[in-house]
Amino acid sequence: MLELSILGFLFEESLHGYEVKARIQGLSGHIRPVSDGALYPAISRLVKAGLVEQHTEPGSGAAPRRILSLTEAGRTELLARLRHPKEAEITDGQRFFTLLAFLHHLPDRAEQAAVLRRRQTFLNIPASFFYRDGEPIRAEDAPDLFRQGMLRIARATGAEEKKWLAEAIGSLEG
Amino acid sequence: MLELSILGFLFEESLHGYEVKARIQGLSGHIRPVSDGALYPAISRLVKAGLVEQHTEPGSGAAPRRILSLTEAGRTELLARLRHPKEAEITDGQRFFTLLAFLHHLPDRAEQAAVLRRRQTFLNIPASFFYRDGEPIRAEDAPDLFRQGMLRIARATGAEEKKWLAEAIGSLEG
DNA sequence: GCTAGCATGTAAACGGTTACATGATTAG
DNA sequence: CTAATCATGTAACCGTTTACATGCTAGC
Repeated sequence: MLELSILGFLFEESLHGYEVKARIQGLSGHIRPVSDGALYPAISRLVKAGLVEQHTEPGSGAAPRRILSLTEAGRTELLARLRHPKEAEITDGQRFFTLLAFLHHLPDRAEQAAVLRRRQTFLNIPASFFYRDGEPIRAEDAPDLFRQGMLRIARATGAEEKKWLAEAIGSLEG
Repeated sequence: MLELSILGFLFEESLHGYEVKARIQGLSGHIRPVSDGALYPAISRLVKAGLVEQHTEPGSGAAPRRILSLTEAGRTELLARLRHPKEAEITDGQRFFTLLAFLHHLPDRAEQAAVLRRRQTFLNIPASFFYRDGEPIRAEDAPDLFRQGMLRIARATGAEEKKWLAEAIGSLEG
């Protein structure tokens, strides 16, 4: 997921690691800090895989910057990951959001719509949260205040997301 | 997080691993499957730490069941984890939800409210998602359709959650 | 005879967190 | 002179995923 974010930001322009980190933070607010111990190894993996190239430039004071650029293989790889997300990237809201953040890089509107449709299909299966005897539980039937809250919040989120998905798919295909 | 779920379900009644798995699945719908490779090692850790006891019973056909029960230390530990969540459990919606699912086990309403207040405080800091020059971006200003969607959905979720938190805290304290 | 569900586990690999390590510049 | 920001990295640890491994019973 970190790798996708790095590829996504580098698709737009070349950046050094520290700046990539700042962009990722800006994207997720303060929800989840990006640690150096995750970022730099992730960059190294991408370099080793031939998806990213580095060259050094003097830093603005401080240590010299390693400017990162996507290789042609890197561009292809990003587009492939956006086009064919793994199941967990459709299913898990957190990961789907990361996907959404870079989906505008896909050149084909039909392909963008196809990804949104997968999420739409997924959201229409469940109702989500708490099944008793295989049946989803209504918020009023939840056993306590806190599970009632979980249901209310989950429903509200799902509703807004479905609304947006329908609109977005419409505008991409219409 | 898996450990918290296991402790949470065992607080109510003794269960075997397979049943714990089923309960966790029921809680999160099909969003995130629980793998055996995560579940059984997690149980082993809890047993080794003295939080969970096992005894064997014949299974319903199939392999014999290992019935798991919370020890006194296990009960204390669960309550402590609910009372004093780590920062990430307040910050990360996924983890906070796991917390919520078992918060009714805390015997003191004031302590329950205190946990909700921490989440409330966190949600009031940001507006969330996308900062440009340190300022949060409005949905209409988002650079593309997909980031507009992210903002819309994030706002809707946040709004409903804040509404519920205010109500719930009111009813716990009033 | 085969598949699905019940029931338990191990081992390798992977990705992320936390802590450690270094060092320069700029603003208070 | 001291803290914050810029800038990069490594190493130990931890929990999860994925794949492997076993075996019984019930229903088609």
